[in-house]
Amino acid sequence: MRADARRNRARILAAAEEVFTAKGSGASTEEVARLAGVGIGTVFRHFPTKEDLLKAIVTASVLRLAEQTQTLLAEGEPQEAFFAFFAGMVEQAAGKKAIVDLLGDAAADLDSANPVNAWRQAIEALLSRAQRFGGVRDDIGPPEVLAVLLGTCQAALSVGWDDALQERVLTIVFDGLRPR
Amino acid sequence: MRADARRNRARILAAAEEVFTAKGSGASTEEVARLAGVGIGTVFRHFPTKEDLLKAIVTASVLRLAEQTQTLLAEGEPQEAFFAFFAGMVEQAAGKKAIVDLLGDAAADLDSANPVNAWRQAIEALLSRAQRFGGVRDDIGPPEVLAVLLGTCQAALSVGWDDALQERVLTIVFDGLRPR
Amino acid sequence: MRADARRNRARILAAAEEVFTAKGSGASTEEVARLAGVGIGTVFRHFPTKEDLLKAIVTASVLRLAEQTQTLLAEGEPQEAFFAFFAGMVEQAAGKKAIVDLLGDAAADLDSANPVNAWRQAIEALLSRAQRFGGVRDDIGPPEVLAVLLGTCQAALSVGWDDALQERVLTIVFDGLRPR
Amino acid sequence: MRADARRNRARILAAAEEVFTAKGSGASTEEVARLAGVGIGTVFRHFPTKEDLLKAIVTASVLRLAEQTQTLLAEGEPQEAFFAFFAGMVEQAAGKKAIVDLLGDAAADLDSANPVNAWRQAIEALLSRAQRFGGVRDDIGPPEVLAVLLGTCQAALSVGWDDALQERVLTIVFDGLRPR
DNA sequence: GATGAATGAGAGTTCATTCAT
DNA sequence: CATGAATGAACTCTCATTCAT
Repeated sequence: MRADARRNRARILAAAEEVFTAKGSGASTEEVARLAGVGIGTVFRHFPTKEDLLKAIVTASVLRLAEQTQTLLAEGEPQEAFFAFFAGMVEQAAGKKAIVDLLGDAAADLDSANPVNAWRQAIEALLSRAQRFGGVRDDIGPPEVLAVLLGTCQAALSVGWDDALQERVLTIVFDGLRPR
Repeated sequence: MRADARRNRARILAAAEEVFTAKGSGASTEEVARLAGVGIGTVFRHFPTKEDLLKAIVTASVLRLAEQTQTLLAEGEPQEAFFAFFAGMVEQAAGKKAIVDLLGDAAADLDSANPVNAWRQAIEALLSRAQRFGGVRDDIGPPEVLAVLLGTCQAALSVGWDDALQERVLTIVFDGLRPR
Repeated sequence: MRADARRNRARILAAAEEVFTAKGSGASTEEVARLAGVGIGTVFRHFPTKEDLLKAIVTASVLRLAEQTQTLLAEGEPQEAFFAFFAGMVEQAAGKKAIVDLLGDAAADLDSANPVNAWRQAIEALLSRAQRFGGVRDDIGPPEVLAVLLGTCQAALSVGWDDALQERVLTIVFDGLRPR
Repeated sequence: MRADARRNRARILAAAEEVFTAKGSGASTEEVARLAGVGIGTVFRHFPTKEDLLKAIVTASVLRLAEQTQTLLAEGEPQEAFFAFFAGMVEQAAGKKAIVDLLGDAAADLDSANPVNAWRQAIEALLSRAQRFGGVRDDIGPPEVLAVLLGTCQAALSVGWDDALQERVLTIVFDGLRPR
């Protein structure tokens, strides 16, 4: 791939994230092209379908998340790393309707080539370690955590959502996740 | 209103609920008309705008919910009525993406003519009664409950969702909502 | 025809004149029905086609005009009667786009059953009498007068039209119509 | 702009002028597309709104007119240049209902970016020059001229209009515009 | 005769996708 | 490889007209 092509790809991804994040996945591909400063044809050359483009920005998001998780895993305090990750994700979700929606769809796809797997595995690692150290109750597994996590991310998209509400909601959810 | 008009209105609402539930609120009004067995013009006579139609099915849903709540309020066991309502709502949410989405939007609209208000008030009643009887922690109010409730409804739309998962997720959420 | 039917016919005509006059002939028949206080079906029973309804209000207008002309013909001052009629028609034209437009169409229709004929004949009478008495130049006939009259009515629909402008425009036109 | 785009733009304008001229401004955009030999989307790419398309053909007309006026202004015989322009405009109006209608609307719009201004200014120049040389009566200004001009153009749309009638009508109008 | 609900063709407009330049 | 003009199906919405009530 030529240098300019790679540069264009990155600009398209950034533009798509901004546009779809702001206006939902119903925004037009042409607007993405305009923001990226490329022709519409260039967008379709890199992502043959609008859906491909949407998937790509989810993938990018997920990879960033998985990376953050690595840092948390490497650090101490295993009981709290899990909660820190959870809170961080909810924090980032606010205002990104399109991405949260798509992430939900992607999480369901068990295809082994799915980049979401990296993210899922990171969560599993955080979870099992936190459980081993008594930070999280023992009677739940990854599916419950994923469901509660994504549900809370969706909640973060509500209109009245702010830092104070976020804190209280997380208190509820975290109390539910801790051992009794 | 003539008998046939009322019949058609009901058929259109039923069709709209089915179509939008299955395909999301992006589905076409024409498909609703086809499923209802009426002309497209008839749909627009009853609901002058697509948005009106969407609002109407949310309203219908919400009124059904508010009605169910009345029953729960009238019964004994105030501490558990709240949780029964919560569980019931999550139960019904599964598979109704469009409605849950719209409900989230509607919940934010504080317009006093909003039919969602009936539902919100019912929740507040259930909540405060449950708190008075020690069934729910005291340090939270309606906004947190609404957020957690809608978030859990969203979670119920996940692909892997089934009765077992629902039970475990509700266990987590309910433990978080109960006094420590 | 039953009494209520006749009453309805009159109310529909009045409503149609008001609606089409205000919003142009593109206004919907349903609005006419609403203003007339009858069902849409009743409108179509009396006037099987929208076009029929439009024709009917032009006919009514034209008959009123022809009647006014009779009065002018009966009175003295033959040289000025013509100009009085001309000015009166322009006066009435202001703000009645739909009717002036339709009148133009109707005037072209030479069908002998056309009610516009009564109006045309009245104009011819006024014109020839005024010419005989030296009030109007001799080298013109009804077609020129009709054209200038309708043109001036159209001009009266312009946005800036007011009484002062009307007077000055009529001065120009009347000077052109008088013998040199 | 690419060569094919410019070619298409021109073909669309030509088609629009023909279609709207023949059938009035109520004709469908689709018909314009068909006549131009392009897809409906192409029409909307060039003119995002039907109104834009209508404005464009009026603008084109008006620019043509303003250009012609320059020639007349440059030539001698100031008293007759005004009448030549007037006659020329009426001549061209015949059969172009949509354009005359829209021109009337546009003339009312005093927005300084309005291309009609070029035309209005040209008329004012012709008029004041003709008045200075005694070709046109002194007691009238641009508004009266505009009204009479547009009114006569409307008259030129009548069904019976032909060269002979046009000549006689212009004789009337011009006599009215000349000093007594 | 009156009503107004139902109809469906057709309007303007948008947008993912293709392909000539 | 990049461009952006062209495409046309699909969408929401309107309205003259019909017909069951």
